[in-house]
Amino acid sequence: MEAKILIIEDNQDVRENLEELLQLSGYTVLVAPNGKVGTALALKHVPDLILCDVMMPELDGFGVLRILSNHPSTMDIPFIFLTAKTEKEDFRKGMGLGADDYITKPYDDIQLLDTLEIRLKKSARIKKSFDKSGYGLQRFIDETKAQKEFEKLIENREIRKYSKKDIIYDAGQYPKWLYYVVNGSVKTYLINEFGKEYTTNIYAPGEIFGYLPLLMDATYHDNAATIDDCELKLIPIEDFTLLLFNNREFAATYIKNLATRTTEIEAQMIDIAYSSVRKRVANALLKFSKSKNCTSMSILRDDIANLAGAAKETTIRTLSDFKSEGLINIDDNNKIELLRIDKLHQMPQ
Amino acid sequence: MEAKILIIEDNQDVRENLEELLQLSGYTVLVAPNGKVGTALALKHVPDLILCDVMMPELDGFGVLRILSNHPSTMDIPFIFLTAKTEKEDFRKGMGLGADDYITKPYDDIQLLDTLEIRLKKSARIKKSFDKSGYGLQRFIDETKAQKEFEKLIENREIRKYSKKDIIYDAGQYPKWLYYVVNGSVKTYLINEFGKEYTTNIYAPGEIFGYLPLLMDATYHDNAATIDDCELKLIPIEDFTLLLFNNREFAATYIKNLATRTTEIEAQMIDIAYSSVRKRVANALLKFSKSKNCTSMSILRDDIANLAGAAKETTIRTLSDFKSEGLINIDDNNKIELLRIDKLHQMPQ
DNA sequence: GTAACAATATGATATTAATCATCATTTTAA
DNA sequence: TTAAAATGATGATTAATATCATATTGTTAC
Repeated sequence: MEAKILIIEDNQDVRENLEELLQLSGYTVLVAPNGKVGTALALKHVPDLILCDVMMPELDGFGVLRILSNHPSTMDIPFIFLTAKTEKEDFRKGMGLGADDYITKPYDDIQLLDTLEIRLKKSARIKKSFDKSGYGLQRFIDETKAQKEFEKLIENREIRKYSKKDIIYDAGQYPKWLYYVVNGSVKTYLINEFGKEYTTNIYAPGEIFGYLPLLMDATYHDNAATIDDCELKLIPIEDFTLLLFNNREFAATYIKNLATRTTEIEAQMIDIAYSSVRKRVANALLKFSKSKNCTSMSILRDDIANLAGAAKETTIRTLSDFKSEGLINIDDNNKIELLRIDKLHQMPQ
Repeated sequence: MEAKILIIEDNQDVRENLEELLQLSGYTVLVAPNGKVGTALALKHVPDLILCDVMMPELDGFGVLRILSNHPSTMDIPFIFLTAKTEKEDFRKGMGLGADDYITKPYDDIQLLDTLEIRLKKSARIKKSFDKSGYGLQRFIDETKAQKEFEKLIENREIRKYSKKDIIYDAGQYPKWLYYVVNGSVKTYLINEFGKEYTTNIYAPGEIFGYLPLLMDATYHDNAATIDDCELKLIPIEDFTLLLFNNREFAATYIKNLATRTTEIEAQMIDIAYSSVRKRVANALLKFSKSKNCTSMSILRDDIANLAGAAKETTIRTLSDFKSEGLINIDDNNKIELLRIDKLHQMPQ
């Protein structure tokens, strides 16, 4: 293989340890004790991969990446950050600047070698102009084709009107239709054994819901109700499942959507588990605002509470706090207007 | 259509209201004011569908269903329960006894008619011996075929050994492999901005993890680490995505798994949101016990805490409480043994 | 037009669980 | 072999949030 790897790391122990590991693995290794030397070496020798510490005196890792990204000869070199476990925020910044991967210290030898190998392979493939369109399922999907199938699925369907607070389906029922939101918004929610409700999702116009039981051959596990007056298109389940099984572009897109949804809910879980009511209420407001595509909205306090997973009174108190802090406004008709979306997003704790 | 529907309902208002609605919709309607009369009518007239209240004097809905399920002439008649919104537990019991669907009171006319129509259609189809294998995606899946593909995918792979607490991957990294658990157990977890960890899932032998980013063409959104010493098979992502796109049985099975997982996490969410630490710790213990397939186990208190979404000290206190209540035992090596799995399952609040 | 009900709001209180601190063991690393 | 770190456990304190109660206003039904 004989790939050339540049290590930029100020800590001598770590640097020598890395150098030895990589040499033993058959790589040609260049080392630099700081960002300045590292940058110079990179421009002079054009390595196949750069492994760079973030925290360094003089010129830090971000600076090195910025400089090398601007030189045509070095801009395509795979760039991997080394960060300490504790500096959690660093990695986002690094990835944002265009780093290809990152490794946390203390690193695991095998994991590190794996990472290097994968990055080198990927880089080699890109050089051959292969595989520019992703490494996963995405590569196979013709998005426009799947989109067209979706449009065919929803066109010419019966539209049914629902009023605010109408129930669309209940847990335990057999699915009758798939629902497509034409306008208005819909919530899906769970009810626990003590009658408390928790809103799992809000669906906005253009979105489809009620498909999970079809995929599992089960009854609904959740309930669905309208949040305001709605128009929904009803799609026979037969049409959906046939399309799903017979059209692989559509199936692949669907798998992707399900995976995305899973990721989203998992992110929501840690939020419910450890965030304060303030933060959860702020997130609930932002979610409503996003689904209604508007910063001024009439929402029942119960709906906010069920999305935040908090008691109604607590939610109302929090809204009062937000109002007195100037983050939101509540008018005479109890309509909520988001004034400081930035601050709602960055709610501490 | 002219289907014959039997209504068994003790409340006169509800009964007459239902009768009128169904007659107007073109059904032939039979009514009974209680379970005894209802059973008799059903056996005499053999209706096409039975709509039956749960709470009734003398003979309740469950009793009616039990009797009619034992008569050959009535056992295949679609049976739909009417339950009040508040009696949440009833529906599980009803479905368990073999009811086909249930409707909550107060009911929505359109929803009710939809349900009846679907049940009647389905029943008609079954009579024609069609569609015995499910209504959703399941029907298309040849489980054994998909299973074989899966076995081919995991056979002859490199096995890598990991020690307890080893990190398998970190959030933000590009996926290198798909992991199959040969033995030991693995947790996937999220870290929030304040460094708190939340365990999203535990993987037991035979399970596969780390596929979400492949499906979305993204980097890992979570972290994975071993809980105890492990052996994992590493599967190149290429092989997985190719199989997923080219084999529709495999894709359909995968969609089903993802949907199931989504349902599971959503159920977990309401638990985190509203359950006490006691209940969450009990659930965490049960989850560990399930994944280890054993009632006696060594687990770090931190691991339990991160799965329960509680502080470590609080978790330890709860374990002490469980011990003094005789629900679990903790031996000299801090090994936890579940003594009363039933009580842990039915933890109140 | 009035009673009943729903929705928002806020006060008072109780409960839960996190945090900080300390200590005894056990495990790991030097 | 010894020091350092990790682990489990418990006490004391504090903060967060649910619950219960009540008031006000607006809305709906008869």
